[in-house]
Amino acid sequence: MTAFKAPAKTPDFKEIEARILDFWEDSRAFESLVEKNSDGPRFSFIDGPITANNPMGVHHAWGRSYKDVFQRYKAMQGYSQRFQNGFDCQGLWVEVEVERDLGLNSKREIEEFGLDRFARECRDRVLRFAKRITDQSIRLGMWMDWDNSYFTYSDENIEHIWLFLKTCHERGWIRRGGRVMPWCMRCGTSLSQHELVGTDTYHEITHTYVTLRFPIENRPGEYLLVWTTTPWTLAGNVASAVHPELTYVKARTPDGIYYLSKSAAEAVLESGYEIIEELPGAELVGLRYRGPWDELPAQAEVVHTVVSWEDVSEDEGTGIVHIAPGSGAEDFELAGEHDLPVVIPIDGEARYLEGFGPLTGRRALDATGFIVQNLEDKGMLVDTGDYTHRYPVCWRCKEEIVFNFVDEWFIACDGIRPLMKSAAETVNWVPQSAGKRMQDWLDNMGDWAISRKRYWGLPLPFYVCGDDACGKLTVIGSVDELRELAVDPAAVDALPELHRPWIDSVTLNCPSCGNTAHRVPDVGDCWLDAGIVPYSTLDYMREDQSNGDTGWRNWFPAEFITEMREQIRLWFYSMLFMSVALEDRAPYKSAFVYEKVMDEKGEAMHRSFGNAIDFDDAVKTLGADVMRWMYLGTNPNSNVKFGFGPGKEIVRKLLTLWNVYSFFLTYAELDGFDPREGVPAVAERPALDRWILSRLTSLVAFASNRYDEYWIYPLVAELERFWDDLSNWYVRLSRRRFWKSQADDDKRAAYGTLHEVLTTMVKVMAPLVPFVSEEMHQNLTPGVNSDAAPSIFLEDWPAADPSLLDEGLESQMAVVRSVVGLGRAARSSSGAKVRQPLSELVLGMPKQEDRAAVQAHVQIVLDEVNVKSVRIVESDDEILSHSIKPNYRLLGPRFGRRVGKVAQALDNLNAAAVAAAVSRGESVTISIDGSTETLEPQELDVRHEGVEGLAVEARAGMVGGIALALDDDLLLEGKARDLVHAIQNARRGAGFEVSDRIRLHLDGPGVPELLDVYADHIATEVLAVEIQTAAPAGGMHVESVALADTAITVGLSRL
RNA sequence: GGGCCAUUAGCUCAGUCGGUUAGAGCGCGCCUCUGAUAAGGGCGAGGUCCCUGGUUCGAAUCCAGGAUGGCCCA
Repeated sequence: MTAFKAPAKTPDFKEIEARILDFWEDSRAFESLVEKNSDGPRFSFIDGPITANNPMGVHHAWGRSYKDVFQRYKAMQGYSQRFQNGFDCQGLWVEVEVERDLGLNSKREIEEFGLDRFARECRDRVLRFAKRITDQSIRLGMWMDWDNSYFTYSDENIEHIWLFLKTCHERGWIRRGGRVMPWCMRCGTSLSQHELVGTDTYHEITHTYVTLRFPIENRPGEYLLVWTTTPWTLAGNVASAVHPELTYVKARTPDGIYYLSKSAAEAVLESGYEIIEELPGAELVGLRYRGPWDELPAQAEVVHTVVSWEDVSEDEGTGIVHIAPGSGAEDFELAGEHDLPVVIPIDGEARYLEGFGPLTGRRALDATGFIVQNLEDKGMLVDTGDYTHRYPVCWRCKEEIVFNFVDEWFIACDGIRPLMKSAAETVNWVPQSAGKRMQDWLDNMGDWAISRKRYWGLPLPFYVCGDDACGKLTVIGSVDELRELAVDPAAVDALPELHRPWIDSVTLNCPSCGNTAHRVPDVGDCWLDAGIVPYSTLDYMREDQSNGDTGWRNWFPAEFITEMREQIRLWFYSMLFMSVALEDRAPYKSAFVYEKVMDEKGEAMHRSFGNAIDFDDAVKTLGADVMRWMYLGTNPNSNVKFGFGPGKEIVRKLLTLWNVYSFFLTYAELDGFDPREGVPAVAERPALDRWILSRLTSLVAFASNRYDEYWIYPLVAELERFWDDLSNWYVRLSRRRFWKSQADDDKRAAYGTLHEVLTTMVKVMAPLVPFVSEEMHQNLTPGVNSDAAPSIFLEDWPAADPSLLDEGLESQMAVVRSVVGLGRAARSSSGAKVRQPLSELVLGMPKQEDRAAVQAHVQIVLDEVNVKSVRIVESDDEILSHSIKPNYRLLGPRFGRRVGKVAQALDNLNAAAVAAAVSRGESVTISIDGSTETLEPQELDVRHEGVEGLAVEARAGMVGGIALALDDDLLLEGKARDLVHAIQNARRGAGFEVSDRIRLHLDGPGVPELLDVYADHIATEVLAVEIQTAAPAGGMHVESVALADTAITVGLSRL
């Protein structure tokens, strides 16, 4: 029974992954790991909940790969972990998809459908996609305690948020306020700041613009010229704004005297006008004018004035901006500053309210035609037409956004801001710029708008006593409290869940006046749902936190969290906010952020562009390990460029490793190598073995540091370098040790070394690419044929053994590799084939340690460069010849026609000495026509050439020359090697196995001379038991071989 | 207007502490090996390290200012 078995020549990563998934499941590997570490020190990770509303995308897979990497790494180090996955379950995300599925198209239709049924549909959708995402995550290789995932719709989550809101209320931070917000009239809700960012929030939209003239009071025939692309907002006009420092003009036209900005005059007035006066905007401030809809009851009290506003731009329109505080966020703010009235024209479905005369009941965006006609009838319209611009749309339903005055609930921020800022400073932000971004966000954050006028979400526990009673706000902090204050406590116990519509039926006895208080109908911002999880998932409320060793205290704060960078102002922010409110401390110690997933050209993935890649397609085509390698090798400061092209490159890199692995197993099986039978001590092994073990030790130390610092992309590059060292240096130089026939210590050292390197290296990379690592671990662990070895993740993390570290050896080997490269470059430039042995490599090496390195490993140089000897010289003179020429560009002007004599004088100097002087930056003295001239180094042109008969190259401070002269012996050896090569090809052509012994016939000129010297060598190399100088015998495989200038017939047969 | 990030070869990107001649992969050209390899290897061409100043014996790297691009806030 052999310890090892040769693997497939070329790996099928997808097949391996499927098999490993089965192995993990059958062997209960994850459960064993949890059990093994249960008494270990704790590593607390909190999973940012993934929205369970759609299948997982390739962008989620990036972050989920990181989450898995660090959890697996810490697990291999023996840390006990919770492995809890989370699902984000509530909010408009879900509602909109459910509406689409059900064919509902407005809030009214949802209410007709029934809020209870709607809530059930939402929950069903969440459960459906939670299952789907779970399956996909498992396929990605994520190890989580999947049966224990948290869901943000849970009653525990809701209650903890209630507690938070009550805490805020106790501090006086909860307020009800009006503000003008972006509003989707289809969804019937405002959009938060968070929802106005993103790639899909602006579309090209064509609006009707109008240019209007507002008659100025007490100045007959004079008008303000105003331009807008939202005619529906004119009914709420209360003011017009000018920039105080901008230049305006008073222009006479056939229709009257118009005021507008100077830069707009030409475009707006076209021709036929005359500028009477230029004036700064400040001079217009305070003017009163007649508004466009003064006849409406809603406008009755309004006095229209011109106000000053720094943000007026002259890029668009007339430089005079129409201000409607009820329909524009900036307008609303301006109204506050100037004490302007706020006229609110439309309701939640964007229909004009009572008091707007003929407009009342019309939908704002459908009324444009009517409005334009009306304005024209009033003599106010100057111009109208189409205007196409980028305009915000609802990211969910793509409906055009309007700005509308909304009554919302807020948490005031000013009190908590400094506390949050100092809590954020305690966090280890990776990269550090994430922390600066958080500080900037906190500096600028406005009050948190927490209410949403929707259905499937956290019910805000805000109970307001009726208007006819005391009007007091009561904020409930728990179900117990709700029961205590409820008009019907039994109804609280009967609630199937803490959601609308059921919760809406519970009413309170107002604690201050005893009248009935009703819950406000609003639900909460979904970032409340996600922000509370450091508390809700750890039963914070259920435990008595005042005494010691609670579950919450054990796991809080999180050691580590990671999400995309945009989560700084979303989840990281909401968690920080809620935790600072409850406990005045940051809920996480280290926070790691990364950028976005783009297509392989670096462009955003978009269904409509056709460049989006589904996770399922990606994993089916690339396999999970390849995807993970792509993600993890990307610098988190830049976008990952995800695609099948980059995937192929990664497969090739993994193939380099696979080839080494496959090489080891193939020969270990052939030779019956078993590491359990003992291998020579490291100190007894050849330098090459000690070198790769030192490299391995450095790798282990490097990897641990990278994982510990949550900064792993350099490790991916380092592993790739290591694979290259292993394959193209260690294994290539060691091949003969593996396939030689005698099983001596040297051979056992080679096997032992390669086995140790592979098994340890595989552990280092296991957190990154768990599947292929597990596969290799299984097959590199003897005994696998009888019983499955335990999972690699049940192994201990490798320790870097300092006794194996030999930095001197590593740097020596680096020198040797440079020298070999130098020799190859010299060969390449002279066209000398590698198979043709050459007599000598001459090296000019000024550094003592370089010379020592070559001397210590001279055999490697001889073999790799294929030369008979290496000679090291102190001076370059033997390799390079120098010639000194004048730098004509400088010396021409200086010496004029005498420059020829300068050249002569330089020729007569000792070129090597001058070259040395120039390289030291010294000047050179020559004598011309009896006068002494001093030449500066830059005035000389020192040229180096290889001396005759040497092919010369220089690099890394060294010079190397290869003797090109060939004598008969070298030629004969070259021929012999060519012949071996040709016979090997013939063996393969004949279809022989690698181990087949052969009988060989050679026929042609020069064959006897060749065999005189090289018969044994050839026989050994091609496994020939017999060689004859003869024509091929019957039944032999025959090939004709061109050797130098002759042709040889080769015949071979298998024994 | 404020904040964060980026800018290095044709393309995609490395480049720790400031240190000799700035690297890799892909692509391109030439060559080569094949007893691990649907492979591998070597060599070559290809660079104003965005610009301008400054600090320093020495700057892709640190500082200041600017340009361009991306993102966040207003």
